[in-house]
Amino acid sequence: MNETGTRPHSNKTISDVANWAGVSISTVSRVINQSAPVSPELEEKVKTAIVELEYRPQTAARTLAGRKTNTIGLMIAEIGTDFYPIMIAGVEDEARKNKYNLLISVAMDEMAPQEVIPFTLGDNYTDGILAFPASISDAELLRQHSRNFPVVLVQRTSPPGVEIPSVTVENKNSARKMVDHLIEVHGYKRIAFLAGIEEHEDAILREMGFRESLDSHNIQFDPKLKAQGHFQKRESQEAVNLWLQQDVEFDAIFACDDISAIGALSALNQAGVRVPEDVAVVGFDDVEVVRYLSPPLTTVAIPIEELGRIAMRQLLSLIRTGSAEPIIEVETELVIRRSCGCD
Amino acid sequence: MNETGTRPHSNKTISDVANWAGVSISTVSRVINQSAPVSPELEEKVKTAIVELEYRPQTAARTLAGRKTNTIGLMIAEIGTDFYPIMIAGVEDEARKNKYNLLISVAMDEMAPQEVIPFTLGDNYTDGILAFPASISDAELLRQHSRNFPVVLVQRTSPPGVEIPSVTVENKNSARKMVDHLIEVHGYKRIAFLAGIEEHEDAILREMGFRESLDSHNIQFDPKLKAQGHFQKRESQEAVNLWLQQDVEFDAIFACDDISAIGALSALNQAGVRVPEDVAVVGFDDVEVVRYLSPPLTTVAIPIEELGRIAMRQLLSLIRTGSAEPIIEVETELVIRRSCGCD
DNA sequence: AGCGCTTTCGAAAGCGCTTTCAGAAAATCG
DNA sequence: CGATTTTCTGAAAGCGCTTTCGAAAGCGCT
Repeated sequence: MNETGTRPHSNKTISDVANWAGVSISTVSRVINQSAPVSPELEEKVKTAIVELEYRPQTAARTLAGRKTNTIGLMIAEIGTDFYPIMIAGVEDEARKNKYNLLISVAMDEMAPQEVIPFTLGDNYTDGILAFPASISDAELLRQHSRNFPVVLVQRTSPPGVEIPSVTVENKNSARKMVDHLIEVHGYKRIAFLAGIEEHEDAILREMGFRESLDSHNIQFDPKLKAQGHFQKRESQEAVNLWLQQDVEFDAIFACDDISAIGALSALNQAGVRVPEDVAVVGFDDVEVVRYLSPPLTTVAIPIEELGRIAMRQLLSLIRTGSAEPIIEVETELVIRRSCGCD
Repeated sequence: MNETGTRPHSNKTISDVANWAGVSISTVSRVINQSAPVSPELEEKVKTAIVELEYRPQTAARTLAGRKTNTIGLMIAEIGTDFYPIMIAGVEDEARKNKYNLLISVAMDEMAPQEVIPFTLGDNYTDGILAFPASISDAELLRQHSRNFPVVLVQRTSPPGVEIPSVTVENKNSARKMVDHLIEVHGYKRIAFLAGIEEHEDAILREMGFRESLDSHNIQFDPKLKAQGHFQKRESQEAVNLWLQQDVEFDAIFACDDISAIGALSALNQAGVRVPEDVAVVGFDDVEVVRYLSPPLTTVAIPIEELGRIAMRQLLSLIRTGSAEPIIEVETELVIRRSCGCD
């Protein structure tokens, strides 16, 4: 209907190559894919034919005939500016090494438009998908899983009832260690908590770690000291401003992630509250920028790029062998910088 | 050879749907693509057949038969953490609205491995590509262009001799206005310049603007006050540290982009140099994080997401109509915050 | 020279779809 | 009311590739 289209008229095909080299298309296919032995002379002829004609195989045809797309899909709710780009770099690198393409689909699960044919990466576009939080509904997940379609979950665990391989971060103990540090080393007692997104597994577990640490030090959790930052700079900034306006007392802020910590820092700075002298701030993730803040942020380092790598490797394993580790939990590391009061 | 593969055994095909609905596959194809009128009754039958069987068309087959991939490619050298993710968000959004998929290829032009069949997005993977700086060689660019394959350049202009549509930023005058502000409003005379990447067009033009401003105010350009930041935080930080060590005198730093500015800020902070009291710092791009720094960064705002949108629209136009604006230059805006000394 | 075996190659059958093409049915007209 | 046009539908021909399958050729052996 629309789509006039600019079609290059003379695309070379496999038969052009075959003709040029004086062989059959089967032979050409074989040298391209190395799927069967070909005599050295013919192989040479075919290869020169390919470069001579600037031949490039047609992906669609290969896929159709060969039943594999050689691309993997990334289902993500939002790319954002710090965490995911790095993770994607890891995924990308690993994919390229294995000659896979990356198809990125940014879509939130709730907004799937109800059309007769839902648009889903899983089907027929890719050989497997990496699913990030909030990007794909449980129903769709289950459907793919029941079709035996390779899916690896990242930063979320499998829905109950099924066992979809997942790659997550060790959140709870890491958060706990961070808060332990705040309490034990610095003696903070009124630690505010900047929460993430309600349903986000990372957020939930980090809060659990936070509370466990409080508990084990006999510090009562004070609901006034909790606010939602939603992993956003602006919202975190506003939340901290509100605390400040209301004269809520706190000597430290544990932000659910670095992004929230940046917002908190900004609010504090603008209000003239010194960090860490008046209030300490710590984050989670060790996103690249936080070491350049003033003061440099104390945080929990996640091997972000490695996380992407691991996820990709899991998916590859799932695609090739049909199985992968049910759960991989990557370790973190406490990174002490100046914002907690150390130095 | 490898690739055992987990193939879902029973994928529904168009003939399954046709059988179920008691029509021919042509009819099914027609209701899916709305490529020809179909009677309401049959259309209804086909639609229920589709949902009943959970049918999803096979992309490869459609592409092969229909000669269009419905995906566009993004050729990018490196995603990074601030600028490109936002731009990609714009591209992505526009792509989705037009029912295009996004295939992202992160690759630098120099590292193309010399294989018989070079791996290029342009061929057969996509209907068109968006080429970012340093991602694709001029030779390949020319080749695609000569094939009449839709390509839109972003942040770079067409190689001499051909006319490939491009979308760029108004760099020179913007830089000039920024430096004018530094000189005219604040009276700075010794302004250091943190350069970007040698060959990067944005970097070159921004430096030109910087120098023009200096010239027009009769300030001599001092080579000592120029260093390469390479658009990197760490390198910029080190460059500034070096200036500090060498007691180079300067009252302001104009960083080629915000990332460099962040590095500069960090170096200054660590050295106890106050910004903006002792030294002013300004950047370029207005990446999201800089308004949260302390002090908030004065910079030149680029409508980054919009840039991606525009590029995508250009490409769409090129694909659909065969032509697009030869050059689009997006306007910028001076964003005065505190790091320049204003308030 | 003749026998089985392995190795190399081409013919041909699809992969699942879009799109002519022509026929059947329905609508329009004089 | 028959002739003509218009609307709808199905058969069939590919799209460019991979992959069986069987033939031909080469090998070592008796």
